[in-house]
Amino acid sequence: MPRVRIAPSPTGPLHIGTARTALFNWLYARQQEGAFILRIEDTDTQRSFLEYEQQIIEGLQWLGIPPDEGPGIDGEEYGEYGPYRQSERMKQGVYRPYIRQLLDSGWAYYDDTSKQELDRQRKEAEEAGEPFVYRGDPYKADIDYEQAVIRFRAPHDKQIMWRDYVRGEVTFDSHLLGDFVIAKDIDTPLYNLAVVIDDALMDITHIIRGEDHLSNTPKQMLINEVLGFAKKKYAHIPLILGQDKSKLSKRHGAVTVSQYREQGYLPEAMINFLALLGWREPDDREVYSPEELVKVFRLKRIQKSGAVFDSAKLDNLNVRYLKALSDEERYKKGNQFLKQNGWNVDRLSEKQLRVLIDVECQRIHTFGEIGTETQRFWELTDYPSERLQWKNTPVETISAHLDLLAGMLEERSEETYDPELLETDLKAVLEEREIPRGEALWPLRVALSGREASPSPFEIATILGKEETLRRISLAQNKLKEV
RNA sequence: GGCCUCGUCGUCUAGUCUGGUCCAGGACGCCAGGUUUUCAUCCUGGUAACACGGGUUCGAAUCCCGUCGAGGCUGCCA
Repeated sequence: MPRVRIAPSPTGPLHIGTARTALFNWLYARQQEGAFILRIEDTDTQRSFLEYEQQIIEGLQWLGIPPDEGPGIDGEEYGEYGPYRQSERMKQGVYRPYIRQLLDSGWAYYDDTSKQELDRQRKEAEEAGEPFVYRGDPYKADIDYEQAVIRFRAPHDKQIMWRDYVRGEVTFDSHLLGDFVIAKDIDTPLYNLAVVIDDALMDITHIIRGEDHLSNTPKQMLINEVLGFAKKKYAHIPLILGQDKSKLSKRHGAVTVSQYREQGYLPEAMINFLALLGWREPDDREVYSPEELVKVFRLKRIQKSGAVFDSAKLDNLNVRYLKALSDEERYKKGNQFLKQNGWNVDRLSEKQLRVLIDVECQRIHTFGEIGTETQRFWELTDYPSERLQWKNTPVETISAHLDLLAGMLEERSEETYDPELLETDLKAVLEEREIPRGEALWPLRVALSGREASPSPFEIATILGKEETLRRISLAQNKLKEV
């Protein structure tokens, strides 16, 4: 049974790139009926925070791809392979015997060379135009253990090769690795060592991670082999890029899952978009539910080159998902979003709120836009009276039309304010009197919205309610008189 | 600089393994037209790419070589 994992370090909120890596891992685990594990790599205590760990877990949950094992939101740990935080593993001395083993077998050694000396050598190599390959002295006497770190003795001439699921055959020359640092001391492993030990101890079988780890792979394979652990399969997925084709980062704008959540994107749309970023079936299909993705996903069909994050495409997908929602679901989710994000819609009756959400969902990309759009309904900003005019229709005619419609709106009860009813009733009268629609409906719409572009007057009237609707029409009438 | 990886429309991509059916298909975007009281939606149409140069071959987006370009890594971070 395959076991896969993501191993983020909690040094920031859940990044879009991490989310996609998580998705691919989750898809593979679900499809192969394996396990998806979350391990928190918080060995860098200076930069790691519990708050970020929580955000990562919440983000995964919101996306609908929660881990099977790992720390939970409640602070509990789930799974048989814990602890799932490296900081805790360190406290328990998990790494010590392995570092000891490496030291005893001669694969690792203490090195107390100062940073200054290292920097000097690095600079020297750089100036000479040669690669910096550090070799320490494994047999040095009088080691200053306070200062020393533990280095791995990389073989001098070994070809390291593996078959990557997405990249095919990848080869590295071990000579260029140099003796890299694997631990600060006997209890404090660094990334490359900790990963190997934890992956082995957690029985991880497949490592699906970002391409930025490609050059770490030979180091980890070496350690893995020396420690006698089972071989892993690798899949290095391409990076998500910003508009300028460099690795997606903060300077590119919204890059965290929570930011998209707050903007009101649907998690299913997000998942669909992320999946399409670097993965595709040979057919033209683009819309997949998470369940469908599980069925058809193949690691081998992951793209080799990086993919630019295109928010227009995300918006388009979100709109499609919005439309696919039933009226009831749309109302529920929209309402929930508005309330959670502090938009005050209390003044609206449920009927009005339903119409509002329904109307807005036809014209926005994300729930977040409903809030700002809603405000515009209530704030009737002053508008030029000419705006009320439809083509060359005389002011008197416009005014008469408004009177006619106002009369109808006056007569009917609040309960009959409904977009469809209003539309059929008002249009019927216009037809009867042979009034061109634009001549009457354009002024009415402007009267109600004050804007050149807005939802239909029937929809606005329903959302505003009878009283406000009539008030706005008489306001328009006054404007017309001034002309 | 060194190592590794990648290179099809503006963007995501199909096609590359198993050369011809590809003067390269789809989607998003953009542009134009239509429907509509406006916007949006919807419908129709259009725009636009095999990085470059050699080679192999009857024939190359597809195979080989080189060049150029882009990205990642190059930490006692992960």
